[in-house]
Amino acid sequence: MHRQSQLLLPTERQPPADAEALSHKLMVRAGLIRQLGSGLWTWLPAGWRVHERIVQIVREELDAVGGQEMLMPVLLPAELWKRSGRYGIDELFKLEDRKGAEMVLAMTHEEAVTAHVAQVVRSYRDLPLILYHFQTKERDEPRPRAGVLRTREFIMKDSYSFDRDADGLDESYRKHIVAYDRIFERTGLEWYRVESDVGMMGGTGAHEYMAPCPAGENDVALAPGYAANVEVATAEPQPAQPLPDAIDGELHTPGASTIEALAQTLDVHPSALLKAFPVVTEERGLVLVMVRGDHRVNEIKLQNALRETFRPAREDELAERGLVGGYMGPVDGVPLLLDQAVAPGRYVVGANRADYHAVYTVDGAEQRADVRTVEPGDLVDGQAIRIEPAIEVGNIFKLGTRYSEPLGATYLDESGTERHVWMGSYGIGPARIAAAAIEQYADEHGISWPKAIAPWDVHVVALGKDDELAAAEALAAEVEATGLSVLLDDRPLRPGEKFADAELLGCPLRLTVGKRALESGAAEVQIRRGRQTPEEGVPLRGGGQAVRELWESLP
RNA sequence: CGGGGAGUGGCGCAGUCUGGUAGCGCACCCGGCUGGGGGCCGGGCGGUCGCAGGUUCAAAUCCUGUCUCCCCGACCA
Repeated sequence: MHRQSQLLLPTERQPPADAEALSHKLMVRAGLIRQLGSGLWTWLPAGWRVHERIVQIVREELDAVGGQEMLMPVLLPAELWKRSGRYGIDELFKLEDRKGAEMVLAMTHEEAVTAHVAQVVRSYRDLPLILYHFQTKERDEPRPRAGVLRTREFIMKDSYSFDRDADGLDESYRKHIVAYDRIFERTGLEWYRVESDVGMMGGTGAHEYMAPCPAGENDVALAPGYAANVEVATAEPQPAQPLPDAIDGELHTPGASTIEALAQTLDVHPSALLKAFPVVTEERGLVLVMVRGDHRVNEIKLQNALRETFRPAREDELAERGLVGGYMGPVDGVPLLLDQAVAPGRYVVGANRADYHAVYTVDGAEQRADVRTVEPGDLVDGQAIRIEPAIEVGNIFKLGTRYSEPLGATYLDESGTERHVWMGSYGIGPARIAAAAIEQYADEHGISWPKAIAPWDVHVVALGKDDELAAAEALAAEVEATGLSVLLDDRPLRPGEKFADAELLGCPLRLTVGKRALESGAAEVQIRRGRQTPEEGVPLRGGGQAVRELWESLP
């Protein structure tokens, strides 16, 4: 039993002036976290209890699929990162020790764990392995934000799988899906597993676990039976409005250098126009990418389609090839890449001459790729998608031999042939789970924890003086004896303040022991989610089991 | 990195334009009343006004530099 009178739980009536996200405001107000610098947060006792409850859920489910917990250092030799080719990452903190040796602070642990496996694993008999740890990650983020949602230092559960081949990796990946599905189900979050970008570093598959909430940094596209990060989502577009026959040939469109202006000038729907997006790649040079006027280029999908990185073309590169900013259209000598959603037909494009556009006919023979961002209402299997912001709370990724090759993680197979280990990496951010839960379930009075991750299961609030406090302590002890954790508010404060603090902190169940309880012999119950007070309270004496049963029925 | 905003007691803020004894609410400490939704009365503690330099008889206030934090965007292996 924890006594609130002795607990460091600094609640605040007002949120910090600079807080924007709901979880940020509430975590500070409820006394869970405090800031020390940009992106640097301390977990206070109550917040840390939440964090550790989440950690324990993750641990149990990873152990259940054969994961082995270990611990690797945060301070690492730079050498490993030079070998893997990741030393140049801007987010990587770099430093020297007193001897001048180059070190880095781990932003993740692929290098470290692969180096160990390279040393230790020699035979196919040593595989497969799933290794994991909970360890601090350091990332020099360009912009930390929203309390604990994006920080420069945070604890991540990262696991790594090591297999003999691609099939083995698939199996380890599948085990992680099982574990992760169970983890997020147990946390009580609303969550989705979505298809996600595998990134430029290769990889053969990736999913993200997303918790929808307003403060989310990602957008997910959702339809019945479909969930994908918009970075990779693909869907059938809504049909374009056909261009009226009256609009033809070259069009004088003074000043109409934006889609909006052009649509207005011509009095047509933006879907009858094509938007130009000129890029330059290493291999291909200048490429003119075009999407429908009512669509947006998705740079990640474009990069994946091109299979190489690109940058926006510079003014001089455009001028050199006869392309005119604001009035850009297909031109001889510049490869054209049309978005998949541009159906054959007539469209208005730039005439590559200031203040002029022209009608262009798409015949379907052009080079095409799916490079646009999906829009709400687009169809997947005939079902309209919606787009929601979400926090990424976990990810799973098939690495393949991305790290085993540079770091030399090999084994001998049955035939004595040396082969590279096939790897996967899998992350979960407990802090984000806590923040997402707050975002999803908080009301105007404060936090409402899912019961699996609440700092305490039951909050016993004692009102009044000695007799009430003694009764509250007795009840708290009975509740605790049923295996529930209890926070006892034994502070000599007025009821209003204590109730307000209890609702701010958000334990699933609140028991009030005051004069009324002494008179009636029953403590009043409040279920935090929904703030409902059942007609019947729980008996002051022998009420432990009743509380336990009530608690079992909560979300 | 681009744009915007802010640094004054633990929290939230006013004062800065127009230089002249550093203030308000909450919190905190002491005493009393009160006692089921942040109550009341009285008395207190607490601030080198982010930092450095300059102007001035005098700087929270004007000037220069600098640091930090937040928000939007870019970025996010």
